[in-house]
Order: sequence, then C-alpha cells, then structure tokens
Amino acid sequence: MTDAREHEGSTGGEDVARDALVEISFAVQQLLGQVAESHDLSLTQLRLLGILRDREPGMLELAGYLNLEKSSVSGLVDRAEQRGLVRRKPVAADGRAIHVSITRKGRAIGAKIEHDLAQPFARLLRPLPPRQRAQLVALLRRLLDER
Amino acid sequence: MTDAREHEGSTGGEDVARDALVEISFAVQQLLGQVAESHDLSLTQLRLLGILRDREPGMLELAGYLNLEKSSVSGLVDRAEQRGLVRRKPVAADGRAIHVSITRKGRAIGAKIEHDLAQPFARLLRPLPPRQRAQLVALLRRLLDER
DNA sequence: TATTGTTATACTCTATAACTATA
DNA sequence: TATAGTTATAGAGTATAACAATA
Repeated sequence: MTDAREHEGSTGGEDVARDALVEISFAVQQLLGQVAESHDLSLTQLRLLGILRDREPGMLELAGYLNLEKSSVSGLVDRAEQRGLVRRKPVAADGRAIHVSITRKGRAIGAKIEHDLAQPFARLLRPLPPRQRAQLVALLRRLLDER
Repeated sequence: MTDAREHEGSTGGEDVARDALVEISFAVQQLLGQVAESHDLSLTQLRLLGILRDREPGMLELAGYLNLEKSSVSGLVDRAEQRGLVRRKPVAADGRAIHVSITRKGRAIGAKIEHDLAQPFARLLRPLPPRQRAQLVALLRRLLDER
C-alpha cells in the first residue's frame, strides 16, 4: 500500500506478497471461524480439539502448543470440559500434574467440523487446476518448513 | 489428517492444500498479532486503523468491513477513541449517522506497525527467490480474486 | 415505520499476580 | 525451593436484545 519498496532494500515484490499472505490468512481464518461457529466453537476451542486429536498433554504443554498462559488454558479447558469435549485425567506418577484428553463427543465434533471444512476449502481452491494447486502447496510448504 | 480423500470426490491434493493454507494463515496471524501487540493493539484494532486509512465509514459500514455486529463496533470505536486513535464525526446530512475517521496519532501508529511488519515478512518470505515469490503471489491472487 | 447508532447484559478469551499442592 | 495447576481479578472482544433519536 505504501511505497516502502522505494526506500528500503527490498528484494522486490515484497509488499504484494505480504498483502496476498495477509488477505489469504484472513480469508482462511474467517472460513475456519465460520465453520467452528456453526458448531458453537471458537477458533481456540477448535485448535484445542485438533491438538488433542493425537496427544494427551499437560496444561503447560498445552499452553505451549496454543501460545497461551497456563491460566488462560485453565479456563479454556474448564469450558471445554463443561461441554463434555475434553477431560482432565490425574497423572499417577506426579500428583501435581494432569493430562487433558479428548472425549468421544469432542472427537465426533472435531470430525464433523473437519468434514464441514472440505466444501469451503474446495470452493476456495477451485480456481486452481491440480498442477497449480500442487505448485502452491510446494511454495507454501517451503515458507512454512524453513521458518 | 483423515482419509476423507479416499471417500469423497476430491480433485486431489485437497487436504495438503488445506493444511498448508491453514498453517500459513496461523503463521501470518501470529506475526500480525505480535507486531500489533508490541504497540498495544489487538488485531481488530489494527484492522480498524487499516480500514480507516482511506475511508471515513459510518458504524454500519464499518461493521460490514469488520464482519461484526454494530454494537461490537460501538465498543471497538469507543476504546480506539479513548486512546485517541480515531474520532467520531457527526454527519450534517443525517442526524442519526456518524462517520469514523482516523486521527493523526492513529495514522502514525498504523504507519509504524506497517514499518515493523516489513522485517518479519521479509524473513518469512526469504526462502523463496524472486521468481517463485512472484509465482506464489500469482497463485494466491487467483484464489483471492475469484472468490 | 425504518434506519443509525448506543446501551444493558452476558459470555468467551486473555493476561498478571497470588495461591495451593506436590516434588 | 521449584514446578504444575488453579483462582482472583481485570479488561478486550463479541453477540443479542432493548432503546433513543432521526428519517
């Protein structure tokens, strides 16, 4: 939007790239948010279910995954537990610790949301034929994996 | 993550594409959020400043841009106004309406944030040489523009 | 009556600081 | 003392419903 590229030592195409990334990021977040909301879940709750799909972390570990304070996670897990989506399990080896696991209900809702996401993503990706789609994935993966 | 691709009429590569888009979206949001937070702004407040950079919308219009209820926007603008970032202006032609405009201070902070975003985005994009970067932009633009 | 915006209320999300219980 | 987790508290963000003022 600005003409920063004129003044700084940019490699070129940096701002259009930034704009495109910002826009796609908001588009995807909106999409995720809408589907989650249709199941009465916030994006954070959805992330929680996603993390618990194949893990049973403690609260601190969970805070790490979610990039939240442990006290925030307490509340998050409280609300999810009240809704029967997750469960706190005492840890035999350490009386202070607990592990958080997903319930059958939580897993079912997660699966339903994942299913519901297929359509919107298919629509979003429709403009790209398979070859270009693969190209996009390769480019994004390179950004993500070399972070 | 699931094997949905086995059961539904997918074009192929749909889930890796979805995963990549979700991941990049969270990465970008985190980046934006961190820079905004370093100026004590939420992502929504940052969006607000961005919208007001070249517009003076009414509350309903603003709610449309932000995809929020008008009452939510009232609070949002309240807080931004208290911090001196935006201003409510009465509209001569319609006694019910107001226009929201950005203050010099708001514009300055927005500019500072935009400046601060250059580095992190440059780092994120570093793995891609110019040609591939252009390719990525072209692919993303096609997704975004044909929504 | 319809429209623009605000207010009242309630809940989620988040953080900081203080606390409890266990190691 | 250090660590895992919770609680107390506060504020932002959001929605719904009711309201006030103007059109």
